[in-house]
Amino acid sequence: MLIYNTLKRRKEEFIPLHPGKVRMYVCGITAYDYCHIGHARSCVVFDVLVRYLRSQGYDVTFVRNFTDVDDKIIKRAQQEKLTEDEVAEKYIEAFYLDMDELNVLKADIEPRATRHIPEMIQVTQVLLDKGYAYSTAAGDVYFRVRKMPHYGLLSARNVEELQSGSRIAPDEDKEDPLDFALWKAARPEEPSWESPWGKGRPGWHLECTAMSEKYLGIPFDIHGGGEDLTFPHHENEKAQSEAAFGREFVRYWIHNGFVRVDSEKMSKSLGNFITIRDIINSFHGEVLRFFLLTKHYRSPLDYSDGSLEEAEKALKRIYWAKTALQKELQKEKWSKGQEFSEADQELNSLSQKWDDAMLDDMNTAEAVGYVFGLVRLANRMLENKVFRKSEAGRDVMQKMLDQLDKWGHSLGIFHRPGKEFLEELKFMRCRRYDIDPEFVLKMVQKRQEARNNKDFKAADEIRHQLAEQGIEVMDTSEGPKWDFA
RNA sequence: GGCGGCAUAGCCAAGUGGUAAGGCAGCGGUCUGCAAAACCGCCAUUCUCCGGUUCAAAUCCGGAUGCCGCCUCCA
Repeated sequence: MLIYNTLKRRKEEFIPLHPGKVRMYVCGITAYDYCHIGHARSCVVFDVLVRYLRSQGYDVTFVRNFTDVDDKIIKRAQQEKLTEDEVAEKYIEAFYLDMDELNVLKADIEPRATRHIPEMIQVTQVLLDKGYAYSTAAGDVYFRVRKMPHYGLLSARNVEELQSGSRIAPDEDKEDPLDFALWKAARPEEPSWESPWGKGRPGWHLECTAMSEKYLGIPFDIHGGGEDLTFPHHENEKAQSEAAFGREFVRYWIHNGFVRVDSEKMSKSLGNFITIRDIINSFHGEVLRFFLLTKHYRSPLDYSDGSLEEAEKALKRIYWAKTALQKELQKEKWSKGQEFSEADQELNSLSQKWDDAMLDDMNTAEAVGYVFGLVRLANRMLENKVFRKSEAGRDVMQKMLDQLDKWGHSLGIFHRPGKEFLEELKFMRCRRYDIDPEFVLKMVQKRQEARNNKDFKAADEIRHQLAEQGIEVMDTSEGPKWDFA
C-alpha cells in the first residue's frame, strides 16, 4: 500500500516494522466540547484506514487517546461549575455517542492523559538527565528545541525562520523562545500532581510520547491526526520522543485535511463549526460518513447542507440497488442455462480497481466511483429477465452483494439492510422538512382508492399536491410507495 | 514577513507523462393510466492564464492571477 508520509512529503510503500502487524496511534480529542465535522472527518478517515488495513490481513493495534487535562478543560470546568474530570467524562461520553452514529469503531486502546502521569514524569526525568530539558525556579520544565538537530523536519520549517517569524510569546524563564513546556508548575485552582519539580501538570505533547511508548513501543508504524497538529504538536512530540528514547519515533506520519465552511477552515476559534449532533438531527449518520469519504482524505473538504443532500441522494442510489438485489435473491426457484460471464468479469475488474484505488494512499473518492460502477452494472443486469431468474444470474447477484458488503466493511457504510435504511432516510427527511408521515400515508391511500375507481384525475391531483412538498408517489407491483424526490 | 497547499463541466469530484472516472443537476428515448425508480443515449476536443520541455502535458519546469492553510489553542 502507498501512503503519503508527511515527513517525506511523498507517497511511500507502506512496510510495517513487524511483518503483518501494524501499530498505529492517532491523536484523539481534547474533551472539553462536542465534536464538530472536522473531528468527524479525522475519526472517519483513520477508522477507514484501520478497517482497510485489517481487510488486507494486517493485525492492527490502534491507539487513540483522550486529552483530559488542558487549559480549555480547566476553563470549561469553571464555566460549567464542574470538576475537570466531570467535564472530560461528559464530553468523552458525547464523543462515543457521536462515533456510534458515524459507525466509527472503538480503538483497541483509548488511554487518557491523567491516568499516565507517572509515565510522563518519567519521560521528563529522562530528558532532564540527558540534558534535553531544564527546570526553572518556578517549577516549570522546558524542552531545549535547539538541541535537536532535525527539529522542523516534519513540519517543513527551520528554527531560524520560526525564530524570526515568531509570534511565540517570549517567556522570561525560557532559555529560548522556541522551547516548549514538558511540565507546567501548578497554579492555584488548577488540577495538579506531585512531581520531582513540585506540583504541576504535564504539557500537551507529553502524553502522546508517554502513552504511545507504553502501548505500542518506539518506533511504531503510523501516527495520524489532523493537519493542524503537524506543528507544533507532532513536531514537538517527535523531538521529545526521539531525544528521550534515542531512536526514530514514528515511521509514517499521516495527516488529514480540514473541513471548510465557505472556503474557510472549520474551527473552534473561528466559531464556524457545526457539531456532529447538529447534523444527525436532520441527516443520517451514514450520510455524513459517506460525504466525508467522497473526497480524498488529504484535500480540504467544503461542507454545506447542499453537499449533504447530494450525498444522501447518492447513497440512496446505492441502497436502492442493494435492496433490488436482496429482493431478487429471496426467490426460491431458479432456472438453468445461460452464463453471464461478462457481468462476472466486469465485477472482477471493478473489484480490482477498487483495491488499486484504496492501495494508492487510500483514495476513497475514486473507490466510491467504482461502487457506482457496480450499482450501474447491477441495475443493468436486473433489467434482464433471464438473468433475474437463472441460477447463473443468482450467483452473480450474490457476488455483487458480497462485493458491496466487502467494500462496505472497509468504508463502514452500506452495511444496513437496504429496506430498513431507506426507511430511516425517509424518516430523517420528514423530520428535516417537518412533514408528517402519517398524513402522507393517508393521502397515498386516498389516491390509491381513486386509482382503483379509475378516477385518475383525483389521483393525479393528490400526486401533484404531494409533489409540491417534494414527495413522489410510486406505483409498484407491491402497491403504492412514497419517498422524497 | 516566512513556509506549504490548491485551481478539472452548472455544482461536487477522481485522475502526476499516453489522449478527461464517478455523483448531483439538466436534456432526449424506453417503461408507466400519468409519474417515480431503473435502463439506453446526450452533457469538458479540454483541465485558471502565459510561456517552456517532450513524439506526447490536466499531469513535468518557469512565470502570472486567484483561493486556502500553518507559523498561537485547534481534527
